[in-house]
Amino acid sequence: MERQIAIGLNAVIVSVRDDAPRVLTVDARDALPALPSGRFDPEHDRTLELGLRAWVRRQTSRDLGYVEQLYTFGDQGRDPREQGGGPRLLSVAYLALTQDLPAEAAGGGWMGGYTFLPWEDWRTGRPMLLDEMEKALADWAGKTRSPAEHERRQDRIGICFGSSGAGWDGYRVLERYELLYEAGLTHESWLDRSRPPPRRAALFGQPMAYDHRRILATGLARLRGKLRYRPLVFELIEDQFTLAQLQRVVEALSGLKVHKQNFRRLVESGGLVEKTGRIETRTGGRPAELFRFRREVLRERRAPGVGALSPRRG
Amino acid sequence: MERQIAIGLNAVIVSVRDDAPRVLTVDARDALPALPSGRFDPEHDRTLELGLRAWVRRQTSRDLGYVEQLYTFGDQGRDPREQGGGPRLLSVAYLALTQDLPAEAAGGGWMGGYTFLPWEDWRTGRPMLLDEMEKALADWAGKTRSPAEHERRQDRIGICFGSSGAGWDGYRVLERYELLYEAGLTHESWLDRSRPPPRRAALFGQPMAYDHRRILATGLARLRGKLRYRPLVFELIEDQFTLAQLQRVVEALSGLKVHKQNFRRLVESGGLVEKTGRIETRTGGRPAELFRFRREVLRERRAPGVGALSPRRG
DNA sequence: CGTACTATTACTCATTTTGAGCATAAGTGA
DNA sequence: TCACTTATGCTCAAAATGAGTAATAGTACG
Repeated sequence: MERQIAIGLNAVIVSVRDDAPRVLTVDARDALPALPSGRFDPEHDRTLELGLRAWVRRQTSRDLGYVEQLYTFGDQGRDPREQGGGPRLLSVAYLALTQDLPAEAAGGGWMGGYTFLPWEDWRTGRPMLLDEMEKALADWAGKTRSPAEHERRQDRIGICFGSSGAGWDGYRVLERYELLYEAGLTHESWLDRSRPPPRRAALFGQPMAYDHRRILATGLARLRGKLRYRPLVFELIEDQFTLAQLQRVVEALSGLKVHKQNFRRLVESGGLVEKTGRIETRTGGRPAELFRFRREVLRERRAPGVGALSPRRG
Repeated sequence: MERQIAIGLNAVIVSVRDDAPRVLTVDARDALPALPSGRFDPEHDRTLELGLRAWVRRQTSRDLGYVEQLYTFGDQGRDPREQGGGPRLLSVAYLALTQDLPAEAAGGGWMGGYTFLPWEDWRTGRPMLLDEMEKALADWAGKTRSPAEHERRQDRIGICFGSSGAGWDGYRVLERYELLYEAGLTHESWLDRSRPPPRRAALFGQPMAYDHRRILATGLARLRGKLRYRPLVFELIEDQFTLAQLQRVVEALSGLKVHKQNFRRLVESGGLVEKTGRIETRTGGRPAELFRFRREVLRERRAPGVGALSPRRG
C-alpha cells in the first residue's frame, strides 16, 4: 500500500504594535518558537482556507479577517514527525493579517517579526549585522572548488544583499533566508542536517522550529510585495488613524523609513485615504487629522497601494 | 480510520508561437481539454517540484526549465474522482515556461491560451465579447434580493472589468474568471453544480475539464504580474531576438499593444538587453539588430522587468 | 535603376511622477 | 512667552512616461 499523506496548515498571523511587526507564535519542542499550525481534516474541511479558519477559531476563539494562501511546502524531511513510517507531511502556509488578536488565547504570544529576520529591518539604517553576514557569506562562496559555482554564489549574494549595483531590495526576503540557510548560516541548516554547526560558526537570527522561519520569510516577502499595489495596510490598523500612524505601520512592514511629506502626498492624492474631520491631539506636537481608508479607491485605481518604496531617509 | 489524501500536480506549461500564448493540454473525459497532470508520489518524490519535473519528463521526454509554484487547490468536489469513497484530492499547480516543447510527445497539444479566456486579449482593442459579458454580469448582479449584495456585486464587476474609473487591469485575470464562474457564466459553473445551464444562458470561453480553467487563469495572472518586475520573457524566446520579436511576446502575454519606440527605450536603457552585433534581415522592412538578454541586469536593477504596461496603442 | 513599401531606429517634447527640502501651523510643557 | 514637537502646505529640480516626427535601410516590383 502506498504511503499516506497528511496536510498541515500553517499560518503567519501578522499584526503591528508599537511600530513593530508581530507574529503569532506557539512554543514547540526544543523550546524553539513555532508558527501556529493545525491539521487539515479531509473529512470535514470543505476547503483549505475554511480548515485554517476553523482551527484558528478553535484555538484563539477569534475569527481571522484577511487570509491569503502563501505556498505549499512538501520537501522530504521538512518535518521530523515524518520519520519512522509516519505519513508524508505537506504543509499549506497562509498569511493572515489582523489588528489585535489577543495572543494569550492562542497559547502562545506575539513575537517581533524582526527577531527572526533582524537583517530585514533597515528603519534605523543598514543593520550592522549585515557586515558579519556578508563576511560569512563570502567565506561560504569561497568554499567550493568549482570557479563557476564560486561565481554563481557571489552573484546570488550580490543580488540578495544588494552589494552589487542594485542596492538593497526589501522584497527579496525569502531569497535571502534561503541563501543563508543553504550557506549553513542559520540554526535550522544544521538541525536539518542532524549535526551540530561547526564551532565558531556564525548563525544569524532567532531560529524557529521546523521550516517555520522559511514560511515566515515567505509571508513577509508576500506582504511587502503586495503592499505595493493592494491596500493591505488597512487590515492592520484601526478604522481611524493619523497619517503618521499609517506611515509607521508601512515602515514597520517594509523595514524602511520613508519621506513623510511624500508619503502624505502619495496616500492623499492617490485617493487611498480621506479625512474624517476629527482631530487627534495626543501627538506630541501639532494635532493631526484623523483619516480613514477610502474604499472607493478600489474602483478608481488599478493598483492602489503604497508603491515601490525606496530606501531613503525620511 | 481517517480519510485518505492524494496530491495531484498540475502544470500550466506556457510557450509563445506566432504571437499567441500557448498552453499545453491533454484530452480528458467529456472531450474537454485538460492541463497535464500527474500524481505526487510521497514514496519517491523528494520535493513537489521534483515530482512535477519527473512526470513531465516521463510524459514528454523533455526537461522543464523555469518552474514556479502557483497555488494549491483543495476545495471539496473540485475533482469528480473524489466521489465514491476515493481519497480527497488536493492539487498543487505549477507554472512552467518553455520555448518549444514538442507537443505531440505529451499526448496532447498546444492550444491558444486565449481560447479559454478570450476576453483577456486586448491587442486588437477591447474584445467585442465584453459587451455581452457585462450585460450578463449586470443581469446576475440584479438577481439578488439584498440591495447590499446587489451593490457588492456591481462593485466587483466594476473592479474586475474596469467599467468603473480604473479601466481595464490586465492583472486581474483570476478575479475575472472567478466572478464569471460565480455568476454562472462559465460552462464549469454548471458542471460543478451537476445541472444543465438554464436555456439561453450565455457561457463564455472554451471550458476546460475539472477546475483547470481556474488554474490557467491563476497562471496567466501570475505570469502577467511577474513580467513587470522579473525578466521572465526571456524564458520564452530564443537566445537571440529582435526587439520586435521580444515586444510581440510581451504583447501576447500581457494582452496589450505597447508603443514600439517606448518599449525599445524601456528594455534598452533599462539594461535588459544588449546588442549582439548581428543583423536579422527577414523583417519585411529595414533589417533589425539582434539582441540578447543581459544577465547582469539582475545585479544592477532591483526589479528588472517590463514594468506596468498601460493599455495604449502602439 | 528608381520608386513604393515596410519595419527599425534615433530624437524630440510635453506631462507626470518622484525625491528632497523649506516654511508655516498648532499643539505641548517650562 | 519661548522652546520644542509634530503636522501640514508648498516649491523645485530631476527622472520617468506617453506620444509623436523623422530619418534609415532593407525588399519587391515596375
